[in-house]
Amino acid sequence: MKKISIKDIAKMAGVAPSTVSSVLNNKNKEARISDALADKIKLISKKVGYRPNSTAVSLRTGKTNIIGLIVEDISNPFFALLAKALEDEIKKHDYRILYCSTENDDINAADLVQMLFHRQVDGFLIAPTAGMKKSLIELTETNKPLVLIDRYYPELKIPSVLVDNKLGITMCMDLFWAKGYTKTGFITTNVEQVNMLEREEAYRDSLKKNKVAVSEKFILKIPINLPYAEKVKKINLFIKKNPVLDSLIFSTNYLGIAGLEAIKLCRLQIPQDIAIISFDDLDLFRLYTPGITTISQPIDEIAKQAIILLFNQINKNPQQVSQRKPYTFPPHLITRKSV
Amino acid sequence: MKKISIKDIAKMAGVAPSTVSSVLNNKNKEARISDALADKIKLISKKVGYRPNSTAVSLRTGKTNIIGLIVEDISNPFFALLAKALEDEIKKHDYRILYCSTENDDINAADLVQMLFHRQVDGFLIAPTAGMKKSLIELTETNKPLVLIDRYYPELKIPSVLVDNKLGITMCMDLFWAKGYTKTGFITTNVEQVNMLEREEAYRDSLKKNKVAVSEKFILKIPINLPYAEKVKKINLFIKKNPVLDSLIFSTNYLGIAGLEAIKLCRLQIPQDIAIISFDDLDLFRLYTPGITTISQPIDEIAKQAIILLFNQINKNPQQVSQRKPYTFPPHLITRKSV
DNA sequence: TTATTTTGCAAAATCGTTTTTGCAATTATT
DNA sequence: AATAATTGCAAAAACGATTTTGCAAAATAA
Repeated sequence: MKKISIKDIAKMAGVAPSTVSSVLNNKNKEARISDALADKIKLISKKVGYRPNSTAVSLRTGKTNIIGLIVEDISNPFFALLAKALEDEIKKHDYRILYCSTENDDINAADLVQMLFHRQVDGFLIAPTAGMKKSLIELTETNKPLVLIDRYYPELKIPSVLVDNKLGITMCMDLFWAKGYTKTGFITTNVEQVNMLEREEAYRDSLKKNKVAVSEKFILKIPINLPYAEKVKKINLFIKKNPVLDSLIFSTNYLGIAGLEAIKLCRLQIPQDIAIISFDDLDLFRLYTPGITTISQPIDEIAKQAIILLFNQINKNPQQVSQRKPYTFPPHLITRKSV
Repeated sequence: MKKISIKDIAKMAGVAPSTVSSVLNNKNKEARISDALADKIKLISKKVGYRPNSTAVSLRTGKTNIIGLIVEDISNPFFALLAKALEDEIKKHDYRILYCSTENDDINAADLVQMLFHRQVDGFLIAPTAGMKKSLIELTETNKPLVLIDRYYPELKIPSVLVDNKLGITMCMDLFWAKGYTKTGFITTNVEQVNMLEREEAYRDSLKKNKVAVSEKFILKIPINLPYAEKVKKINLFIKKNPVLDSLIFSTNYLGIAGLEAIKLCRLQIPQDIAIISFDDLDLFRLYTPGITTISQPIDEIAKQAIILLFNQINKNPQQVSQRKPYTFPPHLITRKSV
């Protein structure tokens, strides 16, 4: 792992650096390098373990083989799993991931886009915050490959991949209706992200479809950056204030976790006193007693599709009618004992 | 976010690129640029939103402001939390993380080191696999800043930061002894990583200290890359084969999770039929019924110290007697109802 | 045999910065 | 007043690769 440059190889082989470059980039034909010389150069470079300086290559070619990944928080199990799935897929293209967490801060997010752009990443995978519109528009104007994941902007024509959020919540509600639950509370975050809005919309739609008036007090919106203990407290209070509720939907995993804790504090029995379903499947939900019914996102499929769309752009594949609607994948309803 | 170079700025200001560079890098004094001109240049560059091309800067300066992070698997909650903590710390230095997972594969790990090195990362944070010794030695010879996390190599003098693994298991055993448990099984992985070996060693030491012969059949070593379901099966079998056991220690989080599932399958009651403690604290362990007693790692402290050690090297701080022994932090025994 | 094309590679330009060197014009010194 | 030192900036070199251009020598064509 010494610092050995193309000039060193050239000197060893008694040729010019350009010759070495052509050979190592398999351009012997175009550059008309004789096979004998090419073999000699390849041998030498292999023997001394030459690896080109990536920053130099990047400067010259404009390519870094790095994808910028911007998520909300890598320590959230959903994003951690997604990041891993993306890493696995991207590895196949010999790309790497430079990752950053937005912490749900729009300013922070915009900065990260700037930073990654000037670091010449070859593409972006972004789970955008609610206020990233301007930043994303700027980014699209640069023609950098970009795919949104987990969330999208309906008004922007950016390839996006996510779970079918409405379907997920509809499945929850249908299950509740089928089991005879009629008073379902909905616990979500206060952010204006489309995925969260769609989940809420599906909740409202289901009520309407079943001719039940939507009661705003059955919807709890929790500020996203509230400390965990505060979230638990809010949910606890919400449950106590609405003893009429027979069931709850938690619109995301950490709310589900906080919800379990809150329900424990209230000394309520699941599902006898209250039935629950949470978005996102976790070990916790599977192993909890009783097992928690969940809406599981097809993370691997989302990752695969996102990478396909990204590399379609990177390789300038005939932009197959870049569809305006996001690519959605149906979630899985995993029924356990909590309903 | 246009591609605007230092030459463009120079042209706009009617000066040479070198002048712009000096000003923007706050070297006006050394370069003897007049304040008036400096202000003019700063104004222009701010107005057009100039940001230097990072690859060019990196090529010229040899610095990338990127740290390579190599962990086993970013989707493991422990590593996800650690990565987040590291990211938060590193951000303060205006550095970024290029991350990679080894999947516990030595070849893969060695490749990643190579790759990151040639990408000119300014330093490494590595949770090494068992077979990375050669790779690490090569890396130290390049004098690249390097800090090991979570694991270390006793025979290599590389700054390392991790939890006090022996203390963790000793705390488990002491709790068991105090509560009258005398037949404790130990469930661990088959990898030769020092952290795992130390955990096992502490288990054995505790038995010896209490004049109890170590029974090899009370120790279960599970191949690390076995699918989850297989792990559950192995643990299940182990428990059935050893009905005499009154308690179990799981040496890492995913074994603890699999363990809970196995115990459920056996229809054993915790702690009546069997008491358990797991390494690493998770939401699952806290919220499980009964709550699972755990050894919680001080992840934030580990991250903070690792970054301190890393930047001591990067900034060439007087290598304060680079101690041979790793920096260890005591874990916390979180007692719940499972014992 | 001479003109033309092809071969095989070297030399030079380039990517966008930072850093070193150079060089007038001004100021200070004797 | 002549010389030396300082000021203020421009010009050039360098980082390590890729890509374009150039140019003899060999091969082919006329």
